[in-house]
Amino acid sequence: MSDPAILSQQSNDSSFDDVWEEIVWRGLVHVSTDAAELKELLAGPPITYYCGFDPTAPSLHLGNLVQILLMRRLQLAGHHPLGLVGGSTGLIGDPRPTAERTLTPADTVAEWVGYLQAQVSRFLSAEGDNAVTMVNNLDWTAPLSAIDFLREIGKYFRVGTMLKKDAVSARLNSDAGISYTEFSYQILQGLDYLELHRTYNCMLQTGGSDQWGNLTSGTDLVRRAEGDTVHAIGTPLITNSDGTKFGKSEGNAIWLDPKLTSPYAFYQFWVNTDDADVIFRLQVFTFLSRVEIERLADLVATEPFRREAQRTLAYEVTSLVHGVPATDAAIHAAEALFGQGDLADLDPSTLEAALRELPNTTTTPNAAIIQLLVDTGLTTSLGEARRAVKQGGVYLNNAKVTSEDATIEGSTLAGGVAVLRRGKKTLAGVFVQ
RNA sequence: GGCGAGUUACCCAAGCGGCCAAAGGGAUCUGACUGUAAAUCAGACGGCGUAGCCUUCGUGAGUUCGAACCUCGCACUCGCCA
Repeated sequence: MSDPAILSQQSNDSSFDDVWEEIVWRGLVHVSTDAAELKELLAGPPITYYCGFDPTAPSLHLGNLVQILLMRRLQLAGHHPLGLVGGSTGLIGDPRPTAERTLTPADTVAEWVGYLQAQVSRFLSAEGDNAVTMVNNLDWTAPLSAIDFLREIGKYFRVGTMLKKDAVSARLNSDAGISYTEFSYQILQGLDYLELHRTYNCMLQTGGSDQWGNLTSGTDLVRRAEGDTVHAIGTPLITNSDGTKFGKSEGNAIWLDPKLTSPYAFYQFWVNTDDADVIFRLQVFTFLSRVEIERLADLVATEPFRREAQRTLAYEVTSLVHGVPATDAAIHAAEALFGQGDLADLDPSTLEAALRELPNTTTTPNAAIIQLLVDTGLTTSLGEARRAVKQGGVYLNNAKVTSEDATIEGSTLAGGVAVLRRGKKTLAGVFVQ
């Protein structure tokens, strides 16, 4: 849950003239409305800004964390954040460039709204004059009738403009097409901005650059409906230098919810960051100062094998999301399991604690190793497990498993445990009963 | 509503009666080399008790000794026309 100690330690880097300069340096601004005006606005008296999160899953993921940290940096600069969770927009779904979404049941969306609200509010201060305010767009869209919607909002939208939005045109040009439901999404999001502008005098919306079309729907609507100029910032889509998608491990998203991605797995994800990406990750995902990040950049250049930047990054982000105790546990587990020493020399209780951090299973003394690979989730089928053994990619307590018929009998360590490994770094724990 | 095109494994995409568990690419996994990195090279990549068997090519029926490939119905998608 919320860790006030961590929030209170965060600050913006005072070596920058203003917060705008800092977020630009951190690479958080990919597109925006008038930059000069925004810089001035953000350097001036507190404004109210918002960022929305749609409940498309039971948890936020690393992509969303970029948004949350931008919100937090603006809050640290004195501005007032509105954390919006899309109880209504989540029922519709924003158009993805590839294909139509499957509608999520309404009660599921409502459940997810609760989870996301809790997650977002953890990262933003609830103290002081600019404490975060959580809002849900279902509150103002649910009472709106279809007729009112069309008369009061729809009139401001030109279909030609709507068709030109990237997300929409991509879909129209694909063979998936687009439903009227998803086509209408940008109106709903624009409506949010208008509502928040009217209620809170909200002047800025932030979001991913893939949402740029939706962000400008909002600024356009506010201009047309109220005659006011409001702003938007689009953050870059974070990518890996090798072209693969950021925020995925073995094809799975990295979630902020520890039940979906364990703190250990979360920490490992960051430790494995490519040299070519690690400095940019530090800029985006940590509150370390420019000076400190530049120091780490030097270390990557001169002593890359020490992985100092990766370790720092992993510590910073994991403690931010999961707290210091869980991070320490993840680090201790990693040190024990990736250490140079013999596993048999480890203190049994340290080893057991480490294995508890991993995917693990409890089994009988003569269990087959291929079955354990499946039970621990290291492989998804017995066939894949056999293949992995055949390819020489399975290790039991750091010793290569050579036979597909091998069992763990006689191979357990003190305390009746065993460390199962697939490949170089995918580990699981086995507890023998 | 009419006409035309399409629906293949995680994604893209070949196949157009037997040689198809299905080419190729991407993603992913493993090995070598390493720094729990990248790049490179090699192998794997539906399931299973793996020289064999089982379940797949939108879906349901059919033709055939035999169908992802042919016929008919249905669903969905795209385009043009109304």
